[in-house]
Amino acid sequence: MENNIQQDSNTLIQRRYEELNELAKMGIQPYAYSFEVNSYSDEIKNNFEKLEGKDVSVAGRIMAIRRMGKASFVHIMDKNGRIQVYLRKDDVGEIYDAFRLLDIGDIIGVSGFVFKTKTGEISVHSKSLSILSKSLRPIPITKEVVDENGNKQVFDQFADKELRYRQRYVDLIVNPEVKDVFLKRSKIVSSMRRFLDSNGYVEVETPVLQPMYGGAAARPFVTHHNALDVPLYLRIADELYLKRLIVGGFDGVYEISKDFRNEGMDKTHNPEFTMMELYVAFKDYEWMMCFVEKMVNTIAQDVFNKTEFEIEGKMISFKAPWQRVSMVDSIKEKTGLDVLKATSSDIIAELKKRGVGIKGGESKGKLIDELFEVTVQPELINPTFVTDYPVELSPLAKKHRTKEGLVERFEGFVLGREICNAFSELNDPVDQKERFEAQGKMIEEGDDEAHQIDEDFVRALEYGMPPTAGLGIGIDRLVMLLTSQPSIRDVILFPQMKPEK
RNA sequence: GGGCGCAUAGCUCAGUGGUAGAGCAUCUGCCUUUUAAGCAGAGGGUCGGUGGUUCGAAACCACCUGCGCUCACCA
Repeated sequence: MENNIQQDSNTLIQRRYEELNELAKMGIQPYAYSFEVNSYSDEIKNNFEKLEGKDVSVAGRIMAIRRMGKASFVHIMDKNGRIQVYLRKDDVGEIYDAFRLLDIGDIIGVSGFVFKTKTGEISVHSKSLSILSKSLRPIPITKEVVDENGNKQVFDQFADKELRYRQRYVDLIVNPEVKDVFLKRSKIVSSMRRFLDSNGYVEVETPVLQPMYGGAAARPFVTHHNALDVPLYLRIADELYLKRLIVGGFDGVYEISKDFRNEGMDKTHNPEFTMMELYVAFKDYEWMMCFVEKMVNTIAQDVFNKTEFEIEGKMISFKAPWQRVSMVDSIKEKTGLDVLKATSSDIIAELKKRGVGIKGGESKGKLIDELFEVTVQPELINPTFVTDYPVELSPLAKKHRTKEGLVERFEGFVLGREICNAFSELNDPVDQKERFEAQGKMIEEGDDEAHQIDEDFVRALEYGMPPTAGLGIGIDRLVMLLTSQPSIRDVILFPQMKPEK
């Protein structure tokens, strides 16, 4: 520490260390142990009539100082916003000399009475001042002006995205709307949990470290267990363990947890992300569609008090029922092509027409999915369930009860983005074994995202799993949608970054 | 991984070959209802790094590093 101080040539920081010493000389401990807070900025501003002249005790970080000799105005920020504090030497006494050594960023506690200044700002007239924490690093200064229409204008906003993500603590201090997004995220998750709990489903925890990964098509992170001397994989999905629990007699389980996929990062992908997976016995995917509608509406109402959102300039209504269309029909509508009757080369021709390059070797199902993504998906603006996917794409979903070559699966789309994935779960152990074997072949052929063969999971199904509906919702993406954030990094507090230097 | 772009003071940014700049922040002085407080003054820079072109480079060129956007893959 001593070294750091000496080596740090930054004069702003050095200056603050000097102030720290001066405070010590004055006998002031600049890192207090506690402070009794009884009011918050927003309460004081919202209840001025009641509180005028009454004593309050507030604490927060100094965001602006206006010194005028023997009196000063300070804006402090607490958990709910900013409030102005008026400090006068006559009122606070000797500590006013210590106040001279305070900076923007320091955390103080103030007791005093509520009043309104000449210019009409509700403020706290301080009678005592406590220094709670001295800040040694200058925060990026932003200045705010609120015009007559209540519009906030921010000057010199802290905008460097890299710094904002790396030093999220600074981002949260100076960009209040960032904090709001994460408060919303927290509320969305707890609302979802409440909804699932109230429907009688049991929240469980399954292994993050798995000897065999599965439940999705993705490349895993690999680690090693020293005592067992075996490789372990960080889970890419919870699915297979949760279904084992359905076998075990739970008839509704869910897990909200991190999954890890060792793949590229972009606006919609972070290597670790949060997933909610739900499995309900004796239900099928039709039932699950209604359940998703209900759950999303409940959360929206709970957290935002509305079910219609303006997102990216478009009005989106989550009110049930959502539009439903089969994948095959939706493609036919857009392209005129019946992909079930068409051959692989017909589909490739259709893709080429749209300038989509094909590597070669894709299964027909994969080609159908490609065509869907190019032609249909971007236009699914209002909430839509797309149903019945090619069997090759879904080795864990149950074959469609009437449609050959398809499985009972749906994905929910909003604004062209996938927000959930669900199916009637495959509970036929013989079929499951065959699907795994087909995936095994794909691994041998070099597909590093194909599903591993999980013998124990087949064994579990052999004991008998009731008909089951399963659902996965990417929490990060749901939050992005509901809070209008364009990047997954804006809904993850500490997104993955390259190591610093 | 490919393409495009960015990197100058703590923050936000000007500066296209000739003395390193502005606003805010910081420091000194004045100021007991200010509010992007004000007035007077001051300090603060390895112009991301390395090499090259040039009499001379923050600027032009090459490479490197980091970041952003975008395409491909994925949720």
